[in-house]
Amino acid sequence: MNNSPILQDLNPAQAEAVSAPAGNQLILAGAGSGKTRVLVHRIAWLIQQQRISPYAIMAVTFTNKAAREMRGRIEELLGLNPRGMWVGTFHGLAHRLLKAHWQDAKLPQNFQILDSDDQLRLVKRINLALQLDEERWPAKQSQWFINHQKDEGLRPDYIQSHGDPHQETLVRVYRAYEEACQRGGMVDFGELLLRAHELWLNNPLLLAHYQERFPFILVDEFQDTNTIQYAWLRVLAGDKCSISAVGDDDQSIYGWRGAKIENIQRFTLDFKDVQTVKLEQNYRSTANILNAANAVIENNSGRLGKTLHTDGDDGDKVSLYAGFNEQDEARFIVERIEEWQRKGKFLGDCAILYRSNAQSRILEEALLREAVPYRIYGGQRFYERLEIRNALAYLRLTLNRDDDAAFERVINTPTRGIGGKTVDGIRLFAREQGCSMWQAAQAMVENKGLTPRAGSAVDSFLQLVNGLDEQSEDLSLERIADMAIKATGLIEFHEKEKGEKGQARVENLQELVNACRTFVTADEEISPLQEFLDGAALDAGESQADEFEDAVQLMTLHSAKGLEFPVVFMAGVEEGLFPHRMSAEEPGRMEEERRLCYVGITRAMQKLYICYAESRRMYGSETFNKVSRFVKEIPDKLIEEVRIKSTISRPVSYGGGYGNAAQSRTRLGGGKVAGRLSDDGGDTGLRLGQRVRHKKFGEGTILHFEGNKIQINFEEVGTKWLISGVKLDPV
DNA sequence: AAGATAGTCGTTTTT
DNA sequence: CGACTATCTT
Repeated sequence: MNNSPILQDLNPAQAEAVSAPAGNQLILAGAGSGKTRVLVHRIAWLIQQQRISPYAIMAVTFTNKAAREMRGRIEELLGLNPRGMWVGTFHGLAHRLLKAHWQDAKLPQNFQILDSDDQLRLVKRINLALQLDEERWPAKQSQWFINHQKDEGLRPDYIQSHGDPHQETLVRVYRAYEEACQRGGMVDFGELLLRAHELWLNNPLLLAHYQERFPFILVDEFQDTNTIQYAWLRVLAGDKCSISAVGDDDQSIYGWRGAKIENIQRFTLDFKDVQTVKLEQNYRSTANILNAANAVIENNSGRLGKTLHTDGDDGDKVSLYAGFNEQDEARFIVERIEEWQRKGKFLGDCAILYRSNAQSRILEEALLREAVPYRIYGGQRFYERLEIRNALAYLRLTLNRDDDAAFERVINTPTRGIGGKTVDGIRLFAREQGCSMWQAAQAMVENKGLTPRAGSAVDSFLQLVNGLDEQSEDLSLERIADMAIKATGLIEFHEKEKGEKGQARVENLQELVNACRTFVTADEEISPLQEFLDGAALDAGESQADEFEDAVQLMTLHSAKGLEFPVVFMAGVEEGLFPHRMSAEEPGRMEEERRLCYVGITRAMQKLYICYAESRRMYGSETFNKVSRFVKEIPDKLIEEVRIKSTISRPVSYGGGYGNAAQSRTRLGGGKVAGRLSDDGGDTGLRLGQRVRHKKFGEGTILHFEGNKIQINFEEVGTKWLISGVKLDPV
């Protein structure tokens, strides 16, 4: 075989996949089997060994993060930037195509991307226009319906209602929604894919051009493709392209949002001469962990059949801990983490994984109590924040006045005396005239179709946006953003907000200006602002502050896919929670839960703890759950049950039961006596400004009380938020 | 137009 | 239970 450096350090299966001749290939890559490595090496192989131009290669991923990582690793391996190669998400690439061929796609050149929040608002407006009662026709449901249809590649005309009136109404909403989008030049996420697909179908010459250009396409996480993504690829590939589909049917966990695990099998039928390679050697986990994972996933039917193996040691057994309740579970986890830390290891080696976000609070509190730094993944992203979305809406309006979503968002933000009535009037007029709200507002101001007061308020809004646009003319992106947050009064608006919130919002707005300053444009053809806004919609900005602090990682099992950690805690592994009760009925759903469990187990490199709570407070009432069926699927010999040592297992301090003096006192202390809460923490005996000592952070001064948290400015470690229950000694 | 209050609902999430 | 929303009140 070839002794190229690109094949060095690859096992036979990996090398086979990397050096395969041109043609379609399916790479079934088990967890921890070096999937990304194979993908990146395959690209390097094509470029260096086969002398394929980077221009001829397209690599598709699902997340921006994955796309960035791939690009980075190719660059690292090749020692140069593979210019001309297309690497991106399905949505990002579709967007790129639509931008380049906007006329063929029947879109305005400056079309805007509608995110799910805008989409929901728009659906609500459609409901109003169609006089559909929110009660019977929840916008959320219609939104889900529309997105689902688009994922399946269906336009309203192609949906079979079979006379079902409910379905017919939803189709009506879908149709009206589409018209509104087209009128406003707005494209939602599903539409990007659908349009890009139609772009191929309607423009054979264009398709031929791209088919010629991209004889090599690589797709990551193939098991996550949905119907429209698959169709898009299928058409683009034609019958001459070499597709490398990389995926793992056992890690398909997004069926609930339209991913079709069957696409993997379908691939071998639809594409000719598919060579299948299985990567079954795992380089990540100990044998015990891997065997546990294998034992669980074996219970699924219809697998493509892969069994991971490792050359590594058995390692520790999987520890199973039965917590008395969720507090006890959290306490156990934090103790183990502190143990790890005492051995001089990194906190960042530890991950706590859970099924649902609601579980994070208890864990967070336990970590806070012990002052263990942590970082939660997921949650609200930067560009989803209210204040940021408002600022972006102004910027969007400067580029496209017909963007109704943006118009509605900021016409009265900050408040400028335009009430609901006025907005209703504008909306109605726009609907009657079949024009955008901006145009309607303009006409109404001119024709004096508004009360004098409302008229002048609306006019000043119109002038504000026009002014922003004019002044943006030859300013840098940073200056435009800076001007926008100031001239619109958004900064002022949030400064006046009381509490921490306003402060944080002002900071976020400044951060937005900062983001504009560091934004690097890539496309000469379109304005930097347009490019920035598109980027904001397509990549919600995952990077977070405090990224460099050594901290325990908390996230859902879903967001853990693709990651690995030396120590993993799976929390709440109970029937009803994991597998979730919502997935209990359908067998398909249950198998997906099992795959999720498989994903969780295989995140662990050295040590896996599985935890559950015998009793757990859910929705206010106490529930008693059994240990998850998945735990029972793991052979006993791989598990070691952790015995409760001399711990506080009495439920006294955890509510429930009776005679809970501490709790009733809190309620009395914090309830009626108005004013007290603002300058002290209830019955804790702590006051604002008081000097206290914390066992890890040392001495500090109390700055704030908010809810169940205390903010303290520590001499040595700076300002921190702690949970009220934390031990603090007055100094 | 802010603030209070009643009512609802309760997986997973990227783009 | 508690976060979030929709609606009502001043």
